Amino acid sequence: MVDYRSKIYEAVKAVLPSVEKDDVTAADAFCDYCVPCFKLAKVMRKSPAVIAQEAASAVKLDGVGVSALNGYLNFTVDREALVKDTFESKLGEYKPLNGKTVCIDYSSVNIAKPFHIGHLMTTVIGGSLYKIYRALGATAVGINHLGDFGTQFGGLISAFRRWGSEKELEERGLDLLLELYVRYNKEAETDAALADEARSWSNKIESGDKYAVGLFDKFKAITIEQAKKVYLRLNIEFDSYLGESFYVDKVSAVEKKLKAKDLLKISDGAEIVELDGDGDGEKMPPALIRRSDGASLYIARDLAAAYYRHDTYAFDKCLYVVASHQALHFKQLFKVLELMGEPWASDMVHVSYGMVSVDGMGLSTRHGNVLFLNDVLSAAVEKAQSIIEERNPTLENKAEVAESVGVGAVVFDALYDGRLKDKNFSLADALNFDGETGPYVQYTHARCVSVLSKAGGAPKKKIDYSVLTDDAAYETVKLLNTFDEAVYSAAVKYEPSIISRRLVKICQAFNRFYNADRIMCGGAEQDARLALTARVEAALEYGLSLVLLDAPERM
RNA sequence: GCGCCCGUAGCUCAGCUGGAUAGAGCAGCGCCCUUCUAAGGCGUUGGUCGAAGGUUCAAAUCCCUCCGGGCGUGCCA
Repeated sequence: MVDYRSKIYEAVKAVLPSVEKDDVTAADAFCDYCVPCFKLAKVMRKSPAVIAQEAASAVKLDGVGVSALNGYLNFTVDREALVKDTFESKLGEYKPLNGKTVCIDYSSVNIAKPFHIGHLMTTVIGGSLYKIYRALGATAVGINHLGDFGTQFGGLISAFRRWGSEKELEERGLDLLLELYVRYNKEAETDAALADEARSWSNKIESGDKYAVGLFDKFKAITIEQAKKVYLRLNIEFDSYLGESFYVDKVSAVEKKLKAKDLLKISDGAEIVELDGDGDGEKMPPALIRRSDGASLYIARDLAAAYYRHDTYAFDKCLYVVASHQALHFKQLFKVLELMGEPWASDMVHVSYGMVSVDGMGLSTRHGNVLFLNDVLSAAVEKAQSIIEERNPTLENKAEVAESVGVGAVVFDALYDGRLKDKNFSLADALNFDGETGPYVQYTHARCVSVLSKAGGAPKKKIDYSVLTDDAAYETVKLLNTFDEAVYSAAVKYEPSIISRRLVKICQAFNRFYNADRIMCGGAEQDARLALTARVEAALEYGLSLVLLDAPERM
C-alpha cells in the first residue's frame, strides 16, 4: 500500500521546508490531500495564495497531480495508480498487533438473570473488539467475568425453598429463577424475616455449605447454558468464564501487597485505600477493600482479578467493556494498581459506553422492567422471515437466512453509533432493514455474490485498471484502499462503529456504481468490474464478521 | 456541592489531534425494474452545530462561563 501522505510530505518539504507532516491533511471536497499555506504566510512574508501558486509549479511528484486554489496546495492522486495499488494489496493481511495480548472483559452475565437489552452493549462491543484484535494479529482473551457473588444469591435460595421446587427448576430453568428473583425483592419489602433468611443462606454459600453451594452451582449452570445459546446466535466467543466468586479467596494476597506498600488503612472499621493524598492533584473517594463486617468488596475482587489476569496472560492491554456509570470504580481500580507500583496499571482501559434505556425508562431486572433480548431477536427474525417470503419465496434455506438477517439487524444497530452516547433503545430502529442497517450491508453482499455467480466468478487474469477510474467505481476503490486503516483505528479507539460505518459507506458507493455502470457488459470492462465486485464482496464479508454479522450468499 | 459523559436537520446519529459550500439514514414528497437481487438507486424538502464570550488568517471542532439531560459521589455491583 502506497503511503501517499509521506510521499507528498517529502516532496512538499523539499520546496517549503517549514511544512510539517501534520499539515498534509486528507480532504475529499477538492482533492485527495492538501496543504493549507496560511501558517506559512507570516514566516515567508507572502500571501498564502502566492505561496501555494509558486509551490504548485515547483513540487515534483510521480502519479500525483498538484494544483493551487484559495491558498491551498492541492494534491490529486492518479486514479489508475490508486486502483492498481488497491488491487495489488491483500485484504486482512495487515497485522500490526502481532505478538500482542489483549484481555477483554465483557458481557459479565449475572447468575439467574436472563439476557435483556441492557446487556447487549457490553456483549456486542466486547465481542466485536475480540474479533477486531484477533484480525489485527493480537492474541485476544475473551473473559466473561460472571456476576456470581453477593447477598442477592442468598435471597434466591431462600425464594427457591419457599416457592420453587427441583422439578419446576428442571422444567422452567431460567424463567423460574427470574420469577423467584422478582418475587423475592417484592416480598422482602414487607417481610423483614426474608432478608435475615437470605443473609444466612448467603453466608452458607460462602462457608462452603454443601447444599447451598450445590444449589447455587445448579443455578449457575442453568444461567451459563442459557447465555451460551445467546452467544451462539450473536457470534460471540469467550476463553474464560471465571467469575467474581473465583477471586474471593485471592483477596487476602492483595491485602498483603497493600500492607507491604503501607497503603491499607482502617477507617470506621472498614479497610480502605486512600486516593486523595498523593499530591498529583487528582482527588477521588477512597477505595473500599473490605467491609467492617469482614466481607470483601467489588474493587478488592477486581484487584485480585487484575493480578490473576496479568500473571496468567501477561497482557499488553486489559480492557473492561462496562457502562459509563462505573467510570469512578475503574478510575479507582487503576489508581490503586498505580499506587501499588505496578507498571502495567497504565495498560488497563475502561471501555465505557452510554446508559441504555427503553422508552426513556431505566432498566431494572429487580423491578421487572425489562425487554428481553430473545424477544427482540425473535421479532427481528420474524420480520426477516416475512420479507423473504414476500420477495424471495424460492430461497432454500429461509430459516437460516432469516436468523442471520434478523439478528444482524439488532446487533448492527447496537454497534452503529459511537459508544459514549446514551442510547434510548428503539425497537423500531433495531428492526429497521432499510438504509444504514445490517440488512442493507448483507443485501449488498448478497447482490455481489449473485452477480459473481452469474459470471462464473471473478476473472483470474490481470485487469485493466483504467476501467475503474470513473467516479462511481473510483469512490468504491478508495474506500477499499483504506479499509485496513479503519479496522486499526477501530482497535485503537475501541470503537466498532468505525467499521460498521465504513461498511455502509462501501455499500453506498458500490450500489451507486452498480446502478451507474453495467457490470455484465462484456470484454475488458466486464472483467475489471467483476474484479471490483469480488473485492467488495470479500471486504463486506470480512467487515461483517468483525461486527459479528453473518454474510448470507442469498437473501 | 463536587466529578465524569452527552447536547449538530422533525427523529436517530457522523464529522470533534481546527482548515475551503456542516454530511448520512429514517420520516415526507416525486421519479427509476421487458438488462446483473427495488432489503436498491436518483432527485427534493429540512440546520442560529444548546447559549454567550475568548484564542486564531481560519472554530461544530480548542479554552472559559452559563443552560439543559444522563451517570456517579465510603461499607451494592
